[in-house]
Amino acid sequence: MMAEPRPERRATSADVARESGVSRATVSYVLNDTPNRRIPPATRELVLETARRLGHVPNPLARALKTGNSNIVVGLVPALTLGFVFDNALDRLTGALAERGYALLINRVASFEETETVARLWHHVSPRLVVTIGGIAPDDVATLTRHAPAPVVTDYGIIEHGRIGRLQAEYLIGSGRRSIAFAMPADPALRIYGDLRLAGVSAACREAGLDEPRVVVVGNDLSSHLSAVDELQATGFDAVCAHNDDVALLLLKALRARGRSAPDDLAVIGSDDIPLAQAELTTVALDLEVCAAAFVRHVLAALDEEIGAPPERDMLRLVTRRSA
Amino acid sequence: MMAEPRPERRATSADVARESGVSRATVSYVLNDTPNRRIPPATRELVLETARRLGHVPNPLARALKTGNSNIVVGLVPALTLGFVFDNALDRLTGALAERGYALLINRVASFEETETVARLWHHVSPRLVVTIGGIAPDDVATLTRHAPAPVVTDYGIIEHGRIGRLQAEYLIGSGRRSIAFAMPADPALRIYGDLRLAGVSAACREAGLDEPRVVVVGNDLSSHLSAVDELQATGFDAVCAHNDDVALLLLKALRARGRSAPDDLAVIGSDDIPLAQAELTTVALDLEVCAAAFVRHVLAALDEEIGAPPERDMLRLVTRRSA
DNA sequence: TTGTACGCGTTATCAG
DNA sequence: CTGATAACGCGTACAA
Repeated sequence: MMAEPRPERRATSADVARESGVSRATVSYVLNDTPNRRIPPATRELVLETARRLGHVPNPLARALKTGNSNIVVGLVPALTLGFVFDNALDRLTGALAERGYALLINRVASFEETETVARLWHHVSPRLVVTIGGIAPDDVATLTRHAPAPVVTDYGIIEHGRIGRLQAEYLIGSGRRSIAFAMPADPALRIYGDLRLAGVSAACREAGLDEPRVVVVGNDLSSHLSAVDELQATGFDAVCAHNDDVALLLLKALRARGRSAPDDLAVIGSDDIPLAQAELTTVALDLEVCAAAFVRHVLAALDEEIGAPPERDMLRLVTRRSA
Repeated sequence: MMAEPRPERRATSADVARESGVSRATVSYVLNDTPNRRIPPATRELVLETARRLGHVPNPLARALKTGNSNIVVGLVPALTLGFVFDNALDRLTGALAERGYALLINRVASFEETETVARLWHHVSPRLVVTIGGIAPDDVATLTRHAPAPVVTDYGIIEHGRIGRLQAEYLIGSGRRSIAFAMPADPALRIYGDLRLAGVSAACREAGLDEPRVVVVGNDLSSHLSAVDELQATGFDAVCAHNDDVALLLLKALRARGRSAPDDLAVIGSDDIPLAQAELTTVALDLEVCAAAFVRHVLAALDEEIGAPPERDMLRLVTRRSA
């Protein structure tokens, strides 16, 4: 509960050297298995043993200062909750990086508006690479790239958002719907993905000779979804592509609250296939592993690390249930 | 999309010194507003200007190496998604720390079982403080504390989980329910909180002269909730305290799938008051800001930073809707 | 195997 | 009072 005092200075490589009666250089060679350096097994063991005994962990600061390389990857994600697709991707990335000797450290950034907020970070950490994920606008990534002390990669373009919208709309059109709307979340962090998904919906509508989809914006509460449902019913829409399952489920709730139901009064289709969707929601399922793998490959490539073959499965899959 | 090459070496304080024709010491004094050091406004401005012009950001590694203090706070959270109560707390903490000159960097840890996983982290970063949040077991925090290169604080005890369970049970009992169950998530990261909430439910039952609550364990899918509902119906329970709203909502879905409904066939009460709960779920609302503030105060105290007065509002509030 | 210069910012000590 | 010199923190890697 309380912060426990830890007065004990951590053991330095000099401590290990002194304790084992060798030079600091030797310690470094042993601990790093330096190539082209032959250390007699005896000293080698001795050094390793004392290091273990003293609990020596090489000071990351000194190492990074000298080598100019911190092996830290900073992940920049927007504040607020991301949802389990991204969370899973971050977890896979954490693991993949750990296996290769990097550490993924995530900073939740409240606002990219003021460059100040992010810039302050570089006073505290010198990453080897910066990764952004979770709906950061291309503009922000661009300014970030200019000021970051390391290369920047983004998740933009990894998930086929346009195809998600397209799959949603094509399914609705295929089942006879003719006036299609899109429910867009107000959350700015979702906006960038929302625009892409909407573009897919639009394209599908255009190709089917339908009107442009009407866009209704919803917040994170039931009431805004009630308004959305009212608006769609009043204007005679018969189907709505929700940006994601959270929105879709709230639309279903709103519909029910109005004494109506899906799909008869309004067909509702979501995206992501979250656990709560299983009961009734027609949705575009995102294959967690495929999404994560694509993201991880992207990041590893930026680090010039070995990457295996891409997964073969399709990232997206339509799941039909009762709501549409 | 691609990692952009950034060959330009970042400007060091030596560059600033040379460029402005002063010594490195002077640069340092100016940039740090070192007390007991009077710098004439002229040189002061000159140094600041060249620093700005060169885009100089002091190397965090060198500074930390010298001062022995990195101003980095590492947050350890379990892999998988935390939910918006914790996410909000992390966001508030990020902001509060940034204001005070620290950076919160979060590492998602897959497993505390192998100490290896976490220990590797200290090869990459030297935090000033380590914060754990999100259901890490006291045992794991203890071993962590022994091996971390900095003090460790945990969120354990900040949220009154016991009182949540108590509020749930007391409400159900107060509305006439006599056989009360508890739905516990299988997710190990929630287990620790689940046990505390269950303890609160138990206590309330005991005090009301009722049997110990039966515990049903549920996963992250509908089917396990169907089993849970079946089990509760078969054994004649008339009310269930769900560990959180996600569980509660899935129980409601399961109930409906079985052609039953709440509260008549089974009273269901949740906890947290997530947006999706608004339509029908009786729940214990957690005041986001109060939770976050308590957590932030706890962390700031460990850093010996100024902390304001605690919030006055109660962290918990019962919200009655249709499900119980 | 060892001595030692180096990376870079900080700060105690010293000179003007 | 203003400024410079140099040692230091700690691990690395080259010359010896």
